[in-house]
Amino acid sequence: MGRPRTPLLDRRRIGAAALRLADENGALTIPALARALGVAPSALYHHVSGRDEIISLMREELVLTTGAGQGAHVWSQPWEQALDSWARSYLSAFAAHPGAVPLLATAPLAEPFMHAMYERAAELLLTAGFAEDQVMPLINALENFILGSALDLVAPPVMVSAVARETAPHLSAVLDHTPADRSRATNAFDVGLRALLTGFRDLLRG
Amino acid sequence: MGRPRTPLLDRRRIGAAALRLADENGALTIPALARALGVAPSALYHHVSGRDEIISLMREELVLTTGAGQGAHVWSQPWEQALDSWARSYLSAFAAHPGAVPLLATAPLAEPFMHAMYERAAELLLTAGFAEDQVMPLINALENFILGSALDLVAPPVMVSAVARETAPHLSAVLDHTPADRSRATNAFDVGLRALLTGFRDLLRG
DNA sequence: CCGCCTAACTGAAAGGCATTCGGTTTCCGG
DNA sequence: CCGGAAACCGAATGCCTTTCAGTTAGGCGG
Repeated sequence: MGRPRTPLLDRRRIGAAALRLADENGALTIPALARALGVAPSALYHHVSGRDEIISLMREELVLTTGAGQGAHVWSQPWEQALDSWARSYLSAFAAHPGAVPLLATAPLAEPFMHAMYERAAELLLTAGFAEDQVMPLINALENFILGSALDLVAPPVMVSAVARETAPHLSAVLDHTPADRSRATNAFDVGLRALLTGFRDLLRG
Repeated sequence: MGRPRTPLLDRRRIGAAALRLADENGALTIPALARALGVAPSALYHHVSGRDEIISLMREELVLTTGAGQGAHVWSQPWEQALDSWARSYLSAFAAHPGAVPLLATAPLAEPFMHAMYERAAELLLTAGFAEDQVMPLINALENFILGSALDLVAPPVMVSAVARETAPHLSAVLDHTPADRSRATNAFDVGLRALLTGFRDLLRG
């Protein structure tokens, strides 16, 4: 015991392990994280200020590893396809770590590494012809839709009780045409994304 | 001590107190809730199975008190205005309890009292002419957008560091036109909602 | 009117978690 | 070569959730 000859921890390793752990267990606890890293819980506090900062590192790791919206091919397309690709890769990044989404959703957005994405999106929409005071609301709206869809995607499947069948005929008819598995959420995402982009285009024209 | 002459607790009172508490404190703990109800923590477990069920009761209370989408005036309008009113009242319900939103967002949607809302929305969209397999995705997409917007609305304001100004010119230009207060989030909601509804209308025609 | 079973609450206690602090060993700059 | 800082450990604190045995009150069958 004492200081190890070569450091066991750094912020990157902590974030990666935390993301893996939350993804598998659906929860993040300091003792479990320390165990996964082969370290005592208190050792973590030499690298991060607390649990919240670990969650921030998880978000960073998520963006770094999935590289959501970082390929040049995403942003070099026409703006509608670019936004479509970006939104889908953003959702995929969340979908790849289901157990971590609830943690990441409520934590404040970590800023610095998001700026690159925002910058490209802003440039894209400005050159597409949107006014300067329209761009940020558009980006925010799309992001909010993506985050809500991510939460929907990782939520446990909702059971629809048979009781509703009698008192809610229209709902029943509609539910007969909606799958109960994960494709329900992705389908809703597809429909909503298409609608949003259609609405954006309409905003540009008129 | 012993059994009180008249019961101090019931599920309704627990949910209401929990919602008020989470709203004020931004957090929900059993001891604090018990204190607010003038009761020992262990007493709560005679009425609910645990913390998760209390959160479920909070959601129920939220729907009951705000009556989101329950007035007939909401659903008797043309479908676009009806969806617009519904979405806005839904968001307002969340916005009225900022501290509770993070808790409610990640908990699984409690079903039974949502059915009434879904039934009316389903009927609305069916009579508007949407196909049966389109309706549920539309409702889900709108709901996801609302939930994401609610989280955005109650999130602490994001500080934009001055560093970005140099490396991200487009983002800077765009940020100069976006307010830093709560109106940013509501503005994004307005824009996104309008876009979604436009897209829905487009779907109906094509 | 009287037991008795159940319902409603208390108090204490177990087990877990986030965080802090003092102690120990190792690295590194001067 | 030495002193301070860095990296980790172990113990301890304080809080939280949940459980369980005890205590009293309501209500029901007889």
